[in-house]
Amino acid sequence: MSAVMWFRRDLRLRDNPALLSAVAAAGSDQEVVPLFVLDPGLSKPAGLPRRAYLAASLKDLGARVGGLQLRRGDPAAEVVAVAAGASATSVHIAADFGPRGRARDQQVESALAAHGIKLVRAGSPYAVPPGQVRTRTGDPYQVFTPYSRAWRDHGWTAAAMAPRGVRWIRPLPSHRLETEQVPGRPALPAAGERAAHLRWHDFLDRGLDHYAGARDRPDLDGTSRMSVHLKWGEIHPRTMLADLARRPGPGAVAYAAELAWREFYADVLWARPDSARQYLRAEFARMQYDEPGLALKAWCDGLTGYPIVDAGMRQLQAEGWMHNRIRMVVASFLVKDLHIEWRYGARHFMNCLLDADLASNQHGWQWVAGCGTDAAPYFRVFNPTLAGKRFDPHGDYVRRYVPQLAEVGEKWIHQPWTLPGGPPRGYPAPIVDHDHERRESLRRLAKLRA
DNA sequence: TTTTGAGTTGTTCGA
DNA sequence: GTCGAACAACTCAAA
Repeated sequence: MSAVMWFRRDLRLRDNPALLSAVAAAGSDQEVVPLFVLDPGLSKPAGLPRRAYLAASLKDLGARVGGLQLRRGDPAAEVVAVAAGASATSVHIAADFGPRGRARDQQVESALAAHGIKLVRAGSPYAVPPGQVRTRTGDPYQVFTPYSRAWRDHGWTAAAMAPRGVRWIRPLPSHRLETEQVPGRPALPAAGERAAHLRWHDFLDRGLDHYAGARDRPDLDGTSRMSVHLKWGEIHPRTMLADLARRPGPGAVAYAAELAWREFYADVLWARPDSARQYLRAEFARMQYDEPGLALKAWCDGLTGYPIVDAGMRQLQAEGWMHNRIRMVVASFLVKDLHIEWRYGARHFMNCLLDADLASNQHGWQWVAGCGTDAAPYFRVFNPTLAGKRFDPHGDYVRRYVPQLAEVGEKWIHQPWTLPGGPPRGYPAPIVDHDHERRESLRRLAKLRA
């Protein structure tokens, strides 16, 4: 007997319930097909860096199973063909809770059923799968703090080991991964399960103690940089939570809260699949926004004249990653200073980020725009100059990503337009006046409430 | 059903 | 420079 393990965003062997379920179904033969299906529908020019990272991660996973069964095409057709080719009676997956993934899995499920093959969902990319944490009345939570308490109280199962003695088989010819390896512009971080664990343990040893304070400092690089590994499931959050439980302290508490945010947003998107595109608070559809034009381009290119914003946008281009604190600052700038709809920014992030996760990205943006899961004050508008001074006090982060400001001293680094003689050659003057645009944003928000 | 306390991450102004 | 108040009113979730 054999079974198919269909990998998607769970590119790991350790602590993988779907894989364990596949091995169990394979019985004494222990024959498992390690399948990954490249969906040509997702091969748009956008998201190139992310696909390059995926290729690297697949390569790593393939090396550990003696070669992946890699297919390219419509998942329904390919999964059926592979399962039939292996005479498998079941295909095993981690449940996908995204709007597209759900629909795709349902299609595959019916296609398999027509051949008498079962689709078995085991596990998910979350410690607590979406839909499990509910209020007393059974409704989804809409506020983070009560959600996180209920999430913590709900608890999760213990982390599991990788299976042993599996005989990996490939019934069909494999697609060549090399053709997918488009050189992305960003220098990619090391990909794969082993790299994820190395990174994680390095963070536990050297970063966790300072995390509560240093995570807001892009110049110190105090974050774990685990987002991309979580995105592809190279490590499971349950594994990380188990490690954190062994290292109690403010760092562990702060880090677990960040994992809770990831699960909260996945839960919100599960409950409201339309919120990936639509305003969570419907009344914001009436909000007055400006047409994106040159301002959007200046923002994308890191040419707004506000150093902290430009440094963040250039870090995004250069690395396919941006420090979380700075994501908030640049997002606030797009929505509140340039008056451009959050969806344009969210799309740009989705295209550029290696760690782009639909739920976290869209709802992070909705939060900043004020139309998301946030009952917080409507008047929250980030001041890019102040944010720069507070989170990058010496300007090291700015100088790292904006070479035109490399020679500017600490006193002017976050407001180079005040330099005697204006900003240095090659660096723009501010494209808008923050104080003016802040008041304009508040005016438009007041109109929305009226 | 009603009440009550609370809500990630902020900024400005004036004393 | 520091500190507290003001910026509104609403929604959520539990008691």
